[in-house]
This record gives sequence, C-alpha cells and structure tokens, in this order.
Amino acid sequence: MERRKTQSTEEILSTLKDTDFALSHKMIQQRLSIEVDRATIYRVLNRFLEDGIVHRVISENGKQYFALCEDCERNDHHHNHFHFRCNKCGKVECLAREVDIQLPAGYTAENINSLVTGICASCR
Amino acid sequence: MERRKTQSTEEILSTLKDTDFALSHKMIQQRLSIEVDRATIYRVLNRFLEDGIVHRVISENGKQYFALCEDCERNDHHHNHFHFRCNKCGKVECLAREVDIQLPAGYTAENINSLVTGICASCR
DNA sequence: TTTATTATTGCAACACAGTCGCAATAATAT
DNA sequence: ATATTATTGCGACTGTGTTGCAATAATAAA
Ligand SMILES: [Mn+2]
Ligand SMILES: [Mn+2]
Ligand SMILES: [Zn+2]
Ligand SMILES: [Zn+2]
Repeated sequence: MERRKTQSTEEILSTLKDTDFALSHKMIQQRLSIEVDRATIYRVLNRFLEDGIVHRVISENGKQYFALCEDCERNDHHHNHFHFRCNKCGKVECLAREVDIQLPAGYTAENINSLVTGICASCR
Repeated sequence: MERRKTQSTEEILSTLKDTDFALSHKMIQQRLSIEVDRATIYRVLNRFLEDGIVHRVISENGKQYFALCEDCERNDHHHNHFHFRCNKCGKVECLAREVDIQLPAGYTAENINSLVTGICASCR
C-alpha cells in the first residue's frame, strides 16, 4: 500500500498547489500540462483525500471540488470552514470563517459541507 | 402558466406533508401510492421549488433532497438553516439552527447549502 | 544493471442523477 | 361538448463519478 511518485500525481499536486481556490476534476484536467485520463484523476484525488493532502467540497451543482489542506495533519483535520462558489466566475473558495456545529442532543458530526453561492468580490 | 391539480402533484405534495424530513426523488417515488414516472417527479418538484412550496438541499452524496417550506412566503424565503444527514438511517433533517453568513467584503450571498453528516439521535 | 513485485494507469463499461424533446393525455375554460 | 394547453410518460441524452481488467511503470530485491 505504499504510494508511488508518478508524473500524474506530481502534476495534479502541483496544479492544486498553484491554485488558491478549489478545483473540480474538469478544471484540473484542463490545467494539466500532460494528458491524464479522467479515471486516473479521480483515483489520484481520492488517494490524496485518504492521505489527508486535500479536502473535498460538494457544490449545489452536484460537483466535487478539491483543495489543498492548509493546516491539517494526517489524522487531525479541520475542514469546518465555509466555502463560497461564485455564480459568475465559478470559483470555489475556502473561506476563513469556521462553521460552529451545534447539533441537537444525541447527534454526532462526522463531516461538514457548507457552501454559499453568490457573486464574489472580483465579479461584482 | 397556471398550475393544474393532478393526481401526481397531489400525491407528491401529500407525501412531503406526511414526512418530517427531507426526501430524495427516489424516496418519494417509493412512498407514492400510485406509479409516477421519474421525470414527472423531478418536474413536479422543480415546479414546487419555483412556487416556493419546497426547498432543496444538496447532500455530499450528490443527491437532491426536498422538504416542505415551513414559514416561507412566495418571495420571502429563509432556508439558511442547517441540515443533517444520518449515515445510518439516511434521513435528511432540517435543523432549527440558522446559518449566519458573514462573507468577506464585496461578496453577495444568493443561496446557502449547509449539511452536516453523522449519526442521528435515534440511530445512536 | 537486471529482474521481480505490485502500485498506477488507460480504456471501456458501467451506475446513477437529473434533464429534455415529443407525442399522448387530461385538467380547466369556453 | 369542445377547445386550449399544462402535464405526463417514454425514451434518449448529458454529466459525474466508479470499477474491472490488462498493460505500464515505479520501486525494491538480486
Ligand atoms: Mn476548504
Ligand atoms: Mn431545510
Ligand atoms: Zn466570481
Ligand atoms: Zn439516523
């Protein structure tokens, strides 16, 4: 189960590093300098997820967006921040503000997905 | 563009009324006492959305869930509440707690989709 | 360096959610 | 009873994401 350093993984990783917002699978594919199969991109991203290198947001358009983890460690993640998708430029940003989860008694949280859509500052 | 009262719309509406949590298209189909085509269910739900009768949540499983609007009026909606999806029973509930959106300067909100997953009280 | 091991890839096929065009049906108005 | 047209069912389609399998290539061992 060891991980191998391949051209695909390196390319995808550096694409994520070069971008300050979250990317969908398709956005990633378009930014790659080499051609990588769709399935491979998904597999690489899912491996990154497992390894805690990236986190994933689901937008209300049904798509998955991936962004590098900032201050996460392997087993201590904190992705309880808001996300914002601009309806004009399509960018999905990680916002600084955290979501404070206050669930009813007896409820346990495992994952949070908070996304606000609207118009971003650059598009306004 | 007037709306007609049909067996399908009545059935779907009463199904939503009978349930205190949000339903996916498939859950609705299974609860109907008559057979209604998939496409029709989607069209009815989208009409309900337009009319402000229901609101929609997107889960991180990529599916849409629909729930009756509680205190909404045609043009004054407030669906900025949290939702919770139980990983065991699959129920998607509307939580009472509201999401307070504080966006960066220059950002405008149009829609909010906040969903927490985990285990609900009945399943724990 | 050569060989063996196996993680990763590409391709095709698949599953599934949601949408759409179109002709048939049925709810409402006349 | 007739006309109008919103709604339906069906099939076809789109798009996202996953999976099986054989081929490829990264790493370890010889
Ligand atoms: Mn984020
Ligand atoms: Mn709700
Ligand atoms: Zn924008
Ligand atoms: Zn539950």
